[in-house]
Amino acid sequence: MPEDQNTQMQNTKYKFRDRLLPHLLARASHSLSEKLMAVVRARGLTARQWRVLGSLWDEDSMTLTELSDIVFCEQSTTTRLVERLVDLKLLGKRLEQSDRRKVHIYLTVKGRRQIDELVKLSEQFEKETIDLFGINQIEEMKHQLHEMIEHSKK
Amino acid sequence: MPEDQNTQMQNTKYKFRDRLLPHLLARASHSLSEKLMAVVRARGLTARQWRVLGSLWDEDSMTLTELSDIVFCEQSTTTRLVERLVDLKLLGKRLEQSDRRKVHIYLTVKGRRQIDELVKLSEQFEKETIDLFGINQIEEMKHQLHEMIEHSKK
DNA sequence: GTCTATTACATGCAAATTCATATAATTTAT
DNA sequence: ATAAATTATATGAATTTGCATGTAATAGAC
Repeated sequence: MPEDQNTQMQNTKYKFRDRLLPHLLARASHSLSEKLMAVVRARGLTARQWRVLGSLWDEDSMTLTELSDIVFCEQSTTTRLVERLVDLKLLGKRLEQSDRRKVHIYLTVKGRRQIDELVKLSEQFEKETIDLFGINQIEEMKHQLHEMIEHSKK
Repeated sequence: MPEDQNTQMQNTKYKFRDRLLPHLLARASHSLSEKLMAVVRARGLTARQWRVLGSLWDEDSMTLTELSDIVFCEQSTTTRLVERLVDLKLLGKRLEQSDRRKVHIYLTVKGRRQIDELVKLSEQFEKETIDLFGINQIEEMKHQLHEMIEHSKK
């Protein structure tokens, strides 16, 4: 490693890739969801499809744009992703009457049934994480994460 | 929302999608990196390309498999992703002599120059996050994240 | 009310990603 | 020493994604 780069090293404990929060958060997310994702894929769903379906679990409905924001992908991607899940009868579409530009997406009964097991499994894995790190630490972390998300919106 | 779903609600403060750590971590990661990613894309790089290049910043070299693990994508994806960056002269390849199956990837001088600004920007955004939340809280969080990653490997 | 700007979603197309599988180098078992 | 198993990477084909742009509905300016 070239000499002049040491000036950029603020902490020699970790490599660059492990020192920055964004990458670290993504890695932790990936690690924690690995087991669940194996099941998700075994059920024939992609990670994004699961994210969309799961996000609608306790919502009456969401518009495409709202969904895009939550699963952080392009709106055009969400359009096609939802289209596919509607074909599979896992999701339904409904136009908003007062503003017919907006398309509301909701989980169908079939969709609900399809992800019921995954939702339970998620809660179970979550509980394992909580048991391991302690409810206080986890709640504290979640609080901070929400703050980070909120703050970045500005 | 059907009645029986309330039994799954452990915390009514947040929706399902905001209550589970994996999704929350991914969202926070996305939020925190949004600004940097705008610059990354303006420089003609994708998020994954940047992750690969950045991960090699303070490594002499890494094999394809090691890289895949760090940027969490399929090995076949890494193969083609690296191939493209080698074409652009940002990365170089070298066969390991003692085990000629292994391909070692490293940042070229050009690659280093190309991401120098992004590395500095990353550190700067990181500093902003630290200033906002406090060094102790951030260090604490990073420590926990590393523990989560480590634990999930088993 | 009409014209313009904005918002919400859709679509064409090129590039990226994955899954399954192939190939090549090395290790292990016998 | 050889055959079988394992490991590291590459490749073909289908799907998914993102970017740029198009279209339709609504809001805003005048």
